[in-house]
Amino acid sequence: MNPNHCHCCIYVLIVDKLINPRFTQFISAFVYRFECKPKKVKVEHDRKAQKRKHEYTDGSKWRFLEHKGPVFAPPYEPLPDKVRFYYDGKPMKLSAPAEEVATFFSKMLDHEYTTKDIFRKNFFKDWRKEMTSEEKSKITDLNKCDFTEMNEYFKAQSEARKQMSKEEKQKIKEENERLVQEYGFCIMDNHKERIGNFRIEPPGLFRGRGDHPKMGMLKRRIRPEDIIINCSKDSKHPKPPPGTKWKEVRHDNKVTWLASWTENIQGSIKYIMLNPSSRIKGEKDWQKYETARRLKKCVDRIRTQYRDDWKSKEMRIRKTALALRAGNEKEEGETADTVGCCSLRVEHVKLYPKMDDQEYVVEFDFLGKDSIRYYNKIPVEKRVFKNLQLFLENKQPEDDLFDRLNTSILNKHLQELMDGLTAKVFRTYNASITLQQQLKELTCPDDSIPAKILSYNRANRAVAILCNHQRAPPKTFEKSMQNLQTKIEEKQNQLSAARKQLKVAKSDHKASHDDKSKKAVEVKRKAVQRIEEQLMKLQVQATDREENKQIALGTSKLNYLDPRISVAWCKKWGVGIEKIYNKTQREKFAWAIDMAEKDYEF
DNA sequence: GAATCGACTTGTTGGCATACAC
DNA sequence: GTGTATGCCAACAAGTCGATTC
Repeated sequence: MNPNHCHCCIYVLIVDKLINPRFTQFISAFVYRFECKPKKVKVEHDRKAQKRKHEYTDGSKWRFLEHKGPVFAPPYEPLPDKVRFYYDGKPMKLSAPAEEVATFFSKMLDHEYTTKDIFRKNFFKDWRKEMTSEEKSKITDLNKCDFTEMNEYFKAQSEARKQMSKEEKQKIKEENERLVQEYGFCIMDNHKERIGNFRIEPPGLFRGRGDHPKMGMLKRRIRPEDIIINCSKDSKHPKPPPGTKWKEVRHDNKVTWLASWTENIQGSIKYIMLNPSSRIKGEKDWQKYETARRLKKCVDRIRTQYRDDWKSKEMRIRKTALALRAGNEKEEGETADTVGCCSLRVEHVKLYPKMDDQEYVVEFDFLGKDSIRYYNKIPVEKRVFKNLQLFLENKQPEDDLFDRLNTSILNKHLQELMDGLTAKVFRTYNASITLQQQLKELTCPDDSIPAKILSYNRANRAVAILCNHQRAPPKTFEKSMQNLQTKIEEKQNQLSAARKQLKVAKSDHKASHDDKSKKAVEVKRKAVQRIEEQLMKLQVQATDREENKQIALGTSKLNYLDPRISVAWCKKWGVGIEKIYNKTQREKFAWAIDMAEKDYEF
């Protein structure tokens, strides 16, 4: 038996365990239904599938593509003479290229970045490349550079922008709008589609995330000569700015991008692509969730299979994590030191035969994507634990935990279990199934709309926690929480006052029995009701905000949760879709809003 | 079969417009 | 009308994963 195969079996097993032990029972109880309105929707699915099949049999993504090319960053405007740079206490006029790079640094003076050694070192090295030889010989020590005047100038500029009159602001807005109208759309196969990012990234200093070894390096200005344009032959080709040329114009309909260039920091390619609301992105998204639904159908089989495998082979690598990303290898020294499942090292796990009242606990502690810390303690089966122990033996902290396993081997194995299955499908599947299950569990039919929305957010939160989507508590969190609390107290006072008034009105009515006093009672009763509702809303808001302190919901909502689950939930409970999705999200998920009925099942 | 490349998705952040409180 | 908190969105970094190259 292929030893790699074994690694993967164990991997998938623990994946399940890690994510949510309750899944097993839930899934076994699950009866899969393709759609609530089988006939109608099936036809729709078939038609879409047919269309796709028709379009993509040759692997092409479009037949016709026309656009106007990217918008370049505005050229550098030299500083006015009164704004000076000082070296070693003396003013010094810089050449335009050196000055431009200096302004990048000066704009960041308030940021912690500029105090970091690596950042300063990288910046200085790249800055010197832009200097004239004279400047180079003079400016030899970054610590002797004084950018404060430049910094103040830019602050004043941004202040002035804020102080602009309404008319001026309106003018800028209109100019912007014009640019969007001209460059922000393309024609792809008879459809006018919005482009996601039609502006070329302006030059600046690279700020990586976490401890990035390249932070501070100069991101150079992109010129038309760096740009590859992609469009169809029979379209009106975009014109480069006067006096310039594109690097290349190609007609590759096997890809979806409109323009690309190679950035100079990592040497990777950047693309101009369509907005998420576009047909091409929407279909891909839909397809992603369909794959996750297929996994749902066969997850039981996969589980049984790897469990069997696992029982028969004793001394095998135990592989961990599903909520975890796959974790590709990365070049050392090229990026920040972050890991995923396949690249976990010995130093990232600790084993506890007993912890509190649980046995066989594995503790994970490592930096994941974007250098976000993943910390979790997970009880595992004894056998898994023992194997992990074996695994750690005779290894140094910096050794790989799972040698002989990488994402390619893992995904190849997963592919064998189910067509189209990769590690990230598990993430999508688990997120979506959790949302659906949590919504079922948390939604009370008798709740008010705000309470239902709270339940929705709680379900969403459960997913975000599962996926480790953390955020730093907002800087103004405590204050805004306090404000809300004050409002609640005020509302409570208001309520008791209103109740008193109602009481008075009632006794007045009892005494007089006239129409006027009857009306007064009604008015007061309504007032009490209204205030009660307002108070409840505030309280729900406070709970929601408090629970959301360190959790970011956006990422899971946008990338992991089958939108049809949310749409169905809204339809079922009469909650407006705009309470759950904002405008952009509604545009992105238009296909789902269109497709899902109230009894859609993931 | 490892390394690299290319295309595309996922993720966080910060600036800005807008809603809201006063 | 003005100041401030909030949510939205663009920007862009950092992943995943399949294809290609060595």
